[in-house]
Amino acid sequence: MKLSKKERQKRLKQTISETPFITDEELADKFGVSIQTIRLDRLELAIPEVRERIKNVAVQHFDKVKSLPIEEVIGEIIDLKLDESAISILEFKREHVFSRTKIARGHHLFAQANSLAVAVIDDELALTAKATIRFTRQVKEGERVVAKAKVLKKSKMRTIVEVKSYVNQELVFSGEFVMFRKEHVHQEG
Amino acid sequence: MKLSKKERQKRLKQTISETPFITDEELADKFGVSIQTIRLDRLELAIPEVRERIKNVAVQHFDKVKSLPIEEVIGEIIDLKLDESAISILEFKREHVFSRTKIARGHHLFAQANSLAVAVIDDELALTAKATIRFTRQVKEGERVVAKAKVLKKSKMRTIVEVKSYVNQELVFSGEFVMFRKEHVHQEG
DNA sequence: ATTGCTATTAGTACCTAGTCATAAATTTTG
DNA sequence: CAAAATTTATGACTAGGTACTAATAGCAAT
Repeated sequence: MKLSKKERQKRLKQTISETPFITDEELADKFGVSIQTIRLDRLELAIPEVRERIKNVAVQHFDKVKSLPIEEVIGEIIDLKLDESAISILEFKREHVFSRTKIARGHHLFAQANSLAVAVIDDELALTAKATIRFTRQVKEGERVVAKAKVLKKSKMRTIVEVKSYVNQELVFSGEFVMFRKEHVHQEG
Repeated sequence: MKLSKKERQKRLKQTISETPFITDEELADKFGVSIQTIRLDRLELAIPEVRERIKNVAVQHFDKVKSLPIEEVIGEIIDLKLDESAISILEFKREHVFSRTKIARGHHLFAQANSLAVAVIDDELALTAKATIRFTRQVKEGERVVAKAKVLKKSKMRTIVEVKSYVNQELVFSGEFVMFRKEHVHQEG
């Protein structure tokens, strides 16, 4: 059975996005049309040739390797009042959940909260010394977690930050972080 | 000044490993030799052509994307007695530390401990409900952290796991994790 | 100075996976 | 049926090579 042009192009796009290293010849074979048809399709769909596609994947990879340590804060900070409060958002994707259950792995919620607690502190260096945390509801793949940090107490030695994380107003995580600032950091981690 | 063959080949290797997308023509230009010389050099050094090199980078990337959720446990488990105890090792590298200070970011220590607490539980599914943690000493880039988990209390509903992490006998992290098992997981995260 | 050797350069045919343009054949549709 | 859309064919050209042969350059030792 032969596909219509529209259907073929739809599947072509799909196929190429899944297996970008496929050549025109292999595609022509797969769809039972001539190589020229595939090339016309690519032209219409503005899909570059296989060597371009391979290069794009490689360049992406290269850029990513170089910019690895950019994620200094986990999640996107959308509000920040130093030594007062901060808010960040993190969307939970495949890499954040258990593959079997699609439930978020606790340490990612912790990581978002902890790095927000670090960010809210108005000092060159802040490190977590102690934390008490509670996971109050499961977070599932695809959900957006909003973490809100509030500085509760601030002294020369330590700062206590409370972080509460929500998925649409529902509390999913809460924690109290005891943070040390730069000069005390040498004795305590 | 002209380089010796050995020196040129040494630099060629270096150049290609740094910028794998460079063509023979550009290399010939760079080293002031003919394109054939470059090709002989590549032949002798068993360096594939530029398109192969690009593809290798791209394939690496692709494999990595596909195998991302393999790190179900953070760190390498070297001992595991279900519902009793477990030990894992994690070497702290560049991606685990603050770029400025080279001090480990707390959430990685937490992640190692938390995922070990999950692993030690002999059940289809275990989730963290609550945790109290303490960072007792800084961990620096290059150090190997040994996390030891011990099940303290076990009931139908919940299991309490204690995790202590060390860098050469020195305690760097300790935590008490309250874990829920599969059937109670539906109410609590 | 000539021989011997390595290193380098040049040139040719061929390859893959394309581009671009033109033309012809086929299929679909009004 | 004829016009329009779609598909296929053909030829010339490209980048970035491989593989092979042949010529030349540089230098040391006899």
